[in-house]
Amino acid sequence: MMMMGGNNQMSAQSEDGGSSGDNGMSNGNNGVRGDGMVLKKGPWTTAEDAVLTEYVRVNGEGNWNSIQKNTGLARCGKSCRLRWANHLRPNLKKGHFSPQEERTIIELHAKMGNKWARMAAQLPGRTDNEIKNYWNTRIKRRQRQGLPLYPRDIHPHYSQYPHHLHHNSQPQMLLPAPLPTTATTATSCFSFQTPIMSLHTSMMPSSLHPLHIPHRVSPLNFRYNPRLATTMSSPPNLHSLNSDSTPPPLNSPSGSTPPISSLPSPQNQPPFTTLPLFDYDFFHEKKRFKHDENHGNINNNNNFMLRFLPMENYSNRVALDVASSSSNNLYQPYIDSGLFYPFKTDQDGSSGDGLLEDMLQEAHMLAVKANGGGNEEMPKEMNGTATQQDQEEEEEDYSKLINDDGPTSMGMAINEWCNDSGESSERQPSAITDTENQLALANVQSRGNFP
DNA sequence: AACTAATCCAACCGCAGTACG
DNA sequence: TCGTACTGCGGTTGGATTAGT
Repeated sequence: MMMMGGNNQMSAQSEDGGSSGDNGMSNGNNGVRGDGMVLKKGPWTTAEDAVLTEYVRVNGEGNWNSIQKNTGLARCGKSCRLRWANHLRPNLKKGHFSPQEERTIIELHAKMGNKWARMAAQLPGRTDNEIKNYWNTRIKRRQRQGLPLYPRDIHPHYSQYPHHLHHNSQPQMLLPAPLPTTATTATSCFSFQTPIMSLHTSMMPSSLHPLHIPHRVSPLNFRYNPRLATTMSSPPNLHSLNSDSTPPPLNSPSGSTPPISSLPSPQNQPPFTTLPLFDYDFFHEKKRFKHDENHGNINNNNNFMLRFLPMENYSNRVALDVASSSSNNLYQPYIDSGLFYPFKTDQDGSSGDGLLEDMLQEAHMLAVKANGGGNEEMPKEMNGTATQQDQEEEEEDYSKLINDDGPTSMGMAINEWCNDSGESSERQPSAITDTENQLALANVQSRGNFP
């Protein structure tokens, strides 16, 4: 990150540039005092800093306007105060905020909103301007990344509605959705994206998380199990949702009509932004999905998309968000609506190993089918003909996928995401109740834009 | 290497509150 | 009570730097 070197960079620059006096933001707008003295604007020089520092050392803070009168410093009192407060006063910290400080800022902002000065009072050595800049940068960054402004465990005490477009002191709960984009790669089967906001913001109870793929014990449990779809617990009854606050569930296309047509496309983008958390080689498709090569790139049609939404440490849990379509009855109500499917556990109460893989596998096959394929050879994992070597390769790939420390590693990306968003890995998948699932469902539906 | 976009952050502006004559 | 000066706060600007293409 760029460091301006405290007050020296621009000052030195100003001096080097001849100290024209209007090399700052307000070119040519120097104020003129009543006695005709021209008040300087723009970056401070080291000489000016010295004058100001000496004056404060002798006379103490305050009486800022008198500085200009008594020292001849061509700065208004306001500028002097600001310079002193933000750069010259002792015990100022410089440099990045520590993680603790960042956490404090977030917590304070959740409590008091844009009260920078009050927040600065809680952070020794930090200025309101610094905090304000940090927060504004954070807003932009989080928006860009499609991440929630507040971590899950911090709940703003203010209004639930965003006011950030106007002058106010309300904390920004929600990030405005950037223009939706789709991060696709020429050879990828899927688009992996993150939502514009976390569902644990104002849109739903903070403790609610709709997305879970439970604990994966071992890559050995990684094989497709056709029975799984019929043994998983049923999704919650959509019609039981409160119609006052929830749009009616979106019907799936008729059984005879492939639901693919309703999928997001460049003309029908989902309301979430793209984040390149997961690079193209995310799911070793060249191996698992190598038969794609026979049928072109299904992604070219943009009729198939998975959203992969990490919410907790990937080593144990992964949240999968499916915004695609499926003819599978199990997923139908959710997938056709572009809804989140809250994976919980296998019906037998086990940890649900292989659900993600199963989902991807199935989704892939559906996509191939939707593109006129479907007669190709089933992946070995699907038809049960995988050899020991196949399995070992699979395990190796998956192990890489999860554990690789490289920059394209999904595990890294997810961990980064978790760290950045302050997500906790503590919540157990089993803690997700059907009620929460329904709330999540209603929430996603209320976001609209999905077919 | 050159150009552009994105980011950072110092410094500005306007407004509001307060003190004081 | 009013007017003025001072101070503090929050929002905005734009130059410098860095990152990306």
